[in-house]
Amino acid sequence: MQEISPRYNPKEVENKWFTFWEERKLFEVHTSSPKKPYCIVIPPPNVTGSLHMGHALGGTLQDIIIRFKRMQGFDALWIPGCDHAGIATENVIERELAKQNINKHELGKDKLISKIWDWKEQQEKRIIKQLEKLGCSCDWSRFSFTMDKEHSKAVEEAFAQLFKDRLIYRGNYIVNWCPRCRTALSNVEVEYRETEGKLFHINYPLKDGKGQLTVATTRPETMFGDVAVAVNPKDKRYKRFINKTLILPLTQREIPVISDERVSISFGTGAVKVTPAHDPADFEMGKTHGLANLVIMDKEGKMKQVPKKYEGLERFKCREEVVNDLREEGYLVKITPHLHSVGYCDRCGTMIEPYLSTQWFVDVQKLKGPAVKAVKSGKIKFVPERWTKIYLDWMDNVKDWCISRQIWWGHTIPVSYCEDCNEIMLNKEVVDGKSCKKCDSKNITKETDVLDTWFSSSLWPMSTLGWPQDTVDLKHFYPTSTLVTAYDIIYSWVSRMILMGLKFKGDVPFSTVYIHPIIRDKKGRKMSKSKGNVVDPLELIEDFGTDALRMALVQLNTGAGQDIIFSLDRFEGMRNFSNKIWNASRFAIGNLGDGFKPVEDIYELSLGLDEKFILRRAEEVNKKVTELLKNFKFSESAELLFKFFWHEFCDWYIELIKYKFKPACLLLQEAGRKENGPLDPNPVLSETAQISRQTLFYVLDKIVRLLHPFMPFITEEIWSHLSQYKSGNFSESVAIAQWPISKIDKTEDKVVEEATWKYEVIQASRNIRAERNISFHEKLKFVVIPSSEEEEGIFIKEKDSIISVINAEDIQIKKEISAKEKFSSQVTSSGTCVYILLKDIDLERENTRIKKELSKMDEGMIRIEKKLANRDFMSKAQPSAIEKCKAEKEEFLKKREKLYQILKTIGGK
RNA sequence: GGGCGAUUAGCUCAGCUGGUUAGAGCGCUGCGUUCACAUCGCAGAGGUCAGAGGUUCAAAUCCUCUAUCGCCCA
Repeated sequence: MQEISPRYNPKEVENKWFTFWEERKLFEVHTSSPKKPYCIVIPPPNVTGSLHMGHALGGTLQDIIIRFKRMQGFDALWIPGCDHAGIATENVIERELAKQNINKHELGKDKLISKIWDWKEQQEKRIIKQLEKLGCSCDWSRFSFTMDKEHSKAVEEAFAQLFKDRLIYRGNYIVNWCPRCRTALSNVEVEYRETEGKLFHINYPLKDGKGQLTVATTRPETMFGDVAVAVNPKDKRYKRFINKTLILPLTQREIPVISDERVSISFGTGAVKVTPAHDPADFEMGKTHGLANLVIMDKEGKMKQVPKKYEGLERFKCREEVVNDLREEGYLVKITPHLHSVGYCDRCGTMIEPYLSTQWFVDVQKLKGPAVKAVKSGKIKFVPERWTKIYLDWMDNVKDWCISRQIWWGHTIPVSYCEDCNEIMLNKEVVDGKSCKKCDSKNITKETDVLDTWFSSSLWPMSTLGWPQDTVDLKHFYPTSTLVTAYDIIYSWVSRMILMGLKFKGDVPFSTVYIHPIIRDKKGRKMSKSKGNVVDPLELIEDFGTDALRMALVQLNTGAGQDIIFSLDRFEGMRNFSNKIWNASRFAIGNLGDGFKPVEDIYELSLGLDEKFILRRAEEVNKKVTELLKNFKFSESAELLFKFFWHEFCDWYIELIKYKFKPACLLLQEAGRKENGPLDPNPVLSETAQISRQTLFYVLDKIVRLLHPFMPFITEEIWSHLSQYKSGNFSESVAIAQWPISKIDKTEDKVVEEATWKYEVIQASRNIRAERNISFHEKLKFVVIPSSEEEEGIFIKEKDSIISVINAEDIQIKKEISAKEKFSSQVTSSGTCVYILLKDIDLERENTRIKKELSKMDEGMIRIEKKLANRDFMSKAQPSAIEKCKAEKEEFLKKREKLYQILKTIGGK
């Protein structure tokens, strides 16, 4: 490492190690292993999309878990894969075709599908590459695609079973229809937006000529589908209209006035037109009142079964015409602006048409019982917990799941219809593939609709493990362990996997669902291609390195699961951290020396204070991080490791031991004895230096392993450098090294306090320099008056290392200081006084400074005394709180006393 | 309309099973390049924890209400 660049170069390192992992097949899992299973299935990315920040976050979190578990000795399997994403994918290809002025209907079904397969092949490779760049340690040999043969079998089997159990049915319902995509959409594929619309007030005359009813509607063109006008029975204005007959304007059709409590009295005029085939609420109302369903549009949103004049008009064009005609014929009362929520197709942005059509549904009502129970009983745990409620609320209000889609890319619904007896049967039930199982007719038609993408992905945790076959994998890894995904697909995906897992395996698909947030842009908006505000994780990798990207994302992914607002700062910070790790390791390895051999048990060495302290902290961090990771506290563990590495290991430990490794010539130079004798270029080989080397190695080795799940590449690189010193029992890759075990019981509690005494003296010295603007390079004399004999012992022992970091000419450890001395001083929290002896000082300034500090002390004292004087506090507070308070008071007293003493000393001059 | 969440330093956010002198990263100020690192070091400034009540010996943390913002469902 000595010859290696002082700057960390992520590109070189990352490519090298990913290839290495691949070649060794380190992440492949074989079920014959006796180890305990731990399995994650990836939320399969859309095959035509490219990975975005959300994937980067999800991938990082999954990889952290799986690497952690792998190192802990689990049979850790992460199954990768892609989703065929029906509508989304078909739209992408359609858009490609549109560029060449071709629409899919001209091209035809077979050609379109073969085009998509070609596209899929390229895209899939790209996604794998992207995941690899992220460092994902998936078992690539098990890569899955939702339209693979195996998955298609699973889909057919699931459909067949549900069909036989009458949990799937075909029916007429209002669905969200996209006239452009010409398909039904699920609720989650519809985006609702506040839209500035208009409310049209239209007169519907009574047949008997005795007046008229004014209805208010946002969609006048749907009036041709009206089958009634409804009013609220409690609405006095309209009582006399109930059960009368109206004449629908622009047609001569007669429709009744009905009363229904669901009509809002305050909305519009209080009278609403009822159009069951084009509005979900009206559909319900129509069912209650036994009204007909008049479909007045075709699948492309063009008018049909309307007066000739309007026949074939596009729906919005028709609206214009209708409004004009109503106005001309005197039916239009007024138009008012109206802000309301309107659904748009998530994929293409077209306004949704609520549309009556024949679709396939899953009867979720009958299926959901176990899925609710599994979560309520804690068999499945959501992390963070609050998502539990979101899930259960949804289950409470869930509607049947429309699973048919009128597109071409997907799993075709495996049923056939008999045109003669109307029997609906599974394809495999068609006798000899030709005749109806019921009437023997050969007049059989196959269904052409495909299944909703989520139908196949609901089977993902099972199908990736081989279901419906009872494979060894399925036995070993099902139920999987943890699912990591964003909150926006709890309904569409997570809940459905739970439904299906319980239905087909009789067991939950996973025991923990870790829900992570969404990454938003600087302004807090969702990132989307159409807004042009997406950040490409690969660009961030290019700029900062994968490890930095991962570390930054993890730190931003805080406990409460708040959405992440994107900002570059964190990424830059973590790139700097990578460099810090790199350089600290460079320093450590560079100073180990050629013949270095790590000892078996570092705790058998006669360790110095700094060693004891950093080891203590390393063991603490080890213990804490293990616990935190177990509980999915990613950001906390990352931050802890960051702080420990930088601000304890680097800022303190390395700085404190540096002097032991300085070449003798430098030491001599520094001592001003340059002219004396020959220069020795070799580092000091004292025993304490050897112990520091052992400690450097031990701590670095531990932290590299602890950091590995977060920053896999840089840790692998450093591990490879460390491995030259290792004998037998070290693994070839940190990825399969053993997770470190905390040996905290081998450390002593009191080293923390002792080290703090020392470090506070150092800080006090630095403070004095900084305050008085004395350059670090000016070698000065220090006097230290310890506040106890114990402290004195520590200072005597640690004198050399203290001198080295504060650049002292000398440190005198005394009981008191002569009033004749000129000095600037500072008191540590334990009451130790640190003095820098100076030729000249500004007494006034010293005075003011000390007085200022004293007044701060006084404030603190008042606060504490008040507490201790409070009888309620003393009697009701926990003993530990009182103890703490008393100890604090002691400390304050001690320090205050010392300050007074110093004040007296300088005042006496 | 129903629900969920947020409001803490200039910015982005931790802390919220009640007891800290309220923290981090970035930014800002001063000083500093002698051999791990200027993608750096040392020191420092900066917050009446949205507001009002309440519970408690003790509230950023628990409860109620208000305001503002965001999201989800209908």
